[in-house]
Parts: sequence; C-alpha cells; structure tokens
Amino acid sequence: MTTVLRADAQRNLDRILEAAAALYAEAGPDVSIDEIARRAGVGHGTVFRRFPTKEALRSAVIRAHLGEMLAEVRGLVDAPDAGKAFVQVVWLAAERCRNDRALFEGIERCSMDPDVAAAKEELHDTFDKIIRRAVRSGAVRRGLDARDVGALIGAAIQATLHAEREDEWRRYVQVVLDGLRPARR
Amino acid sequence: MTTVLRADAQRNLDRILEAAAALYAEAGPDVSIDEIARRAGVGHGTVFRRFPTKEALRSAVIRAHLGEMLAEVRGLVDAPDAGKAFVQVVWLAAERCRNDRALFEGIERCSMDPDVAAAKEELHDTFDKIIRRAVRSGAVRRGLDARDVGALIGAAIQATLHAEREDEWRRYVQVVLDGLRPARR
DNA sequence: TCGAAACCGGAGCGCCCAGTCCGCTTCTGA
DNA sequence: TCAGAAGCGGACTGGGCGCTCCGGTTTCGA
Repeated sequence: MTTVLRADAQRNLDRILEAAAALYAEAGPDVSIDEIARRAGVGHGTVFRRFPTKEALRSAVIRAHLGEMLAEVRGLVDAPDAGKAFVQVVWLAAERCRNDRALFEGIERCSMDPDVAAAKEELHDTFDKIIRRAVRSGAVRRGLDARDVGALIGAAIQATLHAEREDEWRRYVQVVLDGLRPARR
Repeated sequence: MTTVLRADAQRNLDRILEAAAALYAEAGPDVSIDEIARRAGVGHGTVFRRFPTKEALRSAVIRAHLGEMLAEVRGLVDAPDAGKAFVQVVWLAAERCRNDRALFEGIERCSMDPDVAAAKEELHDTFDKIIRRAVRSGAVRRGLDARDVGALIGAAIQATLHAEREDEWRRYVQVVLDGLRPARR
C-alpha cells in the first residue's frame, strides 16, 4: 500500500509539511496553497500531488499536532495529583494554541476528516479521564468534559490574538481556569 | 451635506441594511455583497452606490449594533448594585453575540473605521465605569477592563457556535463569569 | 551506464467575488 | 403633466485561489 517515496519526493513532502505548519501557525488556517508551495520551495502542483485538496494538507498538519498533544496528555493521565494534572494539561493546550494560530480553528474545521476525528476523540477520552479524577478530587466543577474545556481555553486564546500586550493570554487563561473550579457556596 | 434620499432609494437602503444585518447574523461577517443584494431584492450595484466598499456596509451595521448596546449599558451605569449591573451587562452582551454571529468578530475587524472605533470606545468607557464600581464592591477581580471582559465573553460565545446543544453558551458564559470574580484566598 | 518509472512545476481553467460603468427606469417638484 | 435629476441593476473587469495537466527532468534499480 504505502510504497516508499523517491528520495527527492520525500524531501519535498517534508518541506511542504514543514512550510504548511509554519504558515498555519503564523497566519491561520486559510493560507493559500501557493504561499505554502513558495515557502517550501516547490511548485504548487507538487503540493497537490501529495494532498488532493487544500483540506487534506490542513488535516495532515492538524493530525500531527493532535498526535503530539496526545503523547503529552497521556504522560499526565496517572499523575498523583489530578487537580494539578488538569491545570497542567490546560496550560499545555493553551501554550500550543498560542503558538499556532491555526490549531484551535483548524481542529474544528478538519473534523470531517476521519483520521482527525479519531485523533481528536482519543485525545478527548484521555483528557476526560483526567477531568473526571479532578472533579472527584474537588478541583474542578462538575458537568464539563474535554470538549468544553478545550473550547473555552481555545476561545480565550483566540481572544488575545490581536491583543497589544504579549502576555495577555496568560491572564485570560487564568480567568477561565478559575471559572472551571467548583462554583462557590 | 446629507440630502434627503428619494423614497425608493430610502426603501432600498433600509432593505439593504436589514438584509445585511440578517445575513451577518446568520452566516458571519464574510457574506458576499451579491448574497446581501439578492436577499434585499436589489442589484449589487445598488449596494455599492450606498456603501463604497464591503467594509463600509459592515461598519454601518456594526455601528448600529454598538449604538443599541451603548443605550442598554447606559441604563445600567448608575444601578444601585454594581455587581449585579456587571453581571447584567455581561449577559446582555453575551445574548447579543449569541444572536449575531458576526457581531464579535465584526467589531474587531471594523476597528479601523473611525465611527466604529469611536462607538466602541464610548461603549468601553461606559462599561469600564460599571466594572470599576463592581471591582470596588468586591464582585469582580482587579486588573480587568471592558476590553478584557468583552473579549472573554465573546470568545466563550464563539466557542459554542458549532456546539450541538442549544444552551451550551449559557454554561460557558457562566464559567467565565465565575472566573471573573475575585481570585480565592 | 541507462531506461523506465516517478516526479516536478508552471501554464492554464473555472469559479467566486469586490468594485465599476452606463443605458434605462422611476420619482418628484414645479 | 412633464422634464430632468436621482436611482437602478446587470454586464463587465480584474484579481485571487483551488485544482488539473502535461512536457520536461530526476532518480534509482538492474
């Protein structure tokens, strides 16, 4: 099925993925294929041979990111303090969204891709375990799942994309994080 | 300067604004002029005679919304309980964003328009008064201004745009609202 | 070394959309 | 009623972008 690519083709493929990830991170998920091809140093025909559509390329990049996040979250799933693990995951996700402008929006948009959907689900399942433990330990309010928390944190980051101050996003994430604790009284 | 429009022209202008507001609310701030013109029942040339650019139309609609919000917020600026007034303003803004998909994103995007910028500033100033009183009364944490709160609430709403459950947004707004209270301990 | 298979990339197509233009229609004030 | 001003809208332009195609080039196993 998956035959080995010729050396030059593999090199170009790597360059394309690298360029796409960089441009998505800098400019959002709507960068044109031409721009990506230019940055990768290839013709845009080459991009379309590897990825039949613009969406396919986006999905591939997003999938890679989700894989990395999953590995990180898995490393925290059995941490002794569930509340701390929860906070750590949130900050990890926030940092990622902050450094990659397309990540949050892109994940939503690529949900029709079955591979992305599967990766997302797996990530959510893992995060849900942490959340449930954190809820049981009284560190997090009831009634929230991984999708809720992801949406809220992602949104807080999005809100700071055009902010003037560089560290704005940390304050916003902290506000949401405080809001995620059990309601008072 | 502002001469009176001919009756038919005024009618068309009203229709255009109405159609634009409706489509922005339904489909976001990137609806094409053609679509707006079609919904308004006019040719798109007519739209461009009233509004020199697509942005001008967007700005006009946004400005109208900001004017309405300003009136609402002004009505709460001298409310006896500053904390309650703050919460009310937040829910008002949230409801508006919820009902108008383009509002939050559109306000950011139209900030170069001087009229929109002025309206925004006036709204912020008014809301800031409420926030300062609420902070003093201990209902809201320090270090936040109207821009912060608006960004956070808008973001929470945006996060629920593609949610399956219809009332998702209320939960999210409540989380942010709780996060906006003074930090514990 | 050499030929076939794999690969490359830019010209070109079709579509969408913002914005312009002008011949025709509609309104309005006298 | 009527002339001229105001308004109308569709044809058209130009630019951007996703995507295709094919003639030329590169790679690599035999």
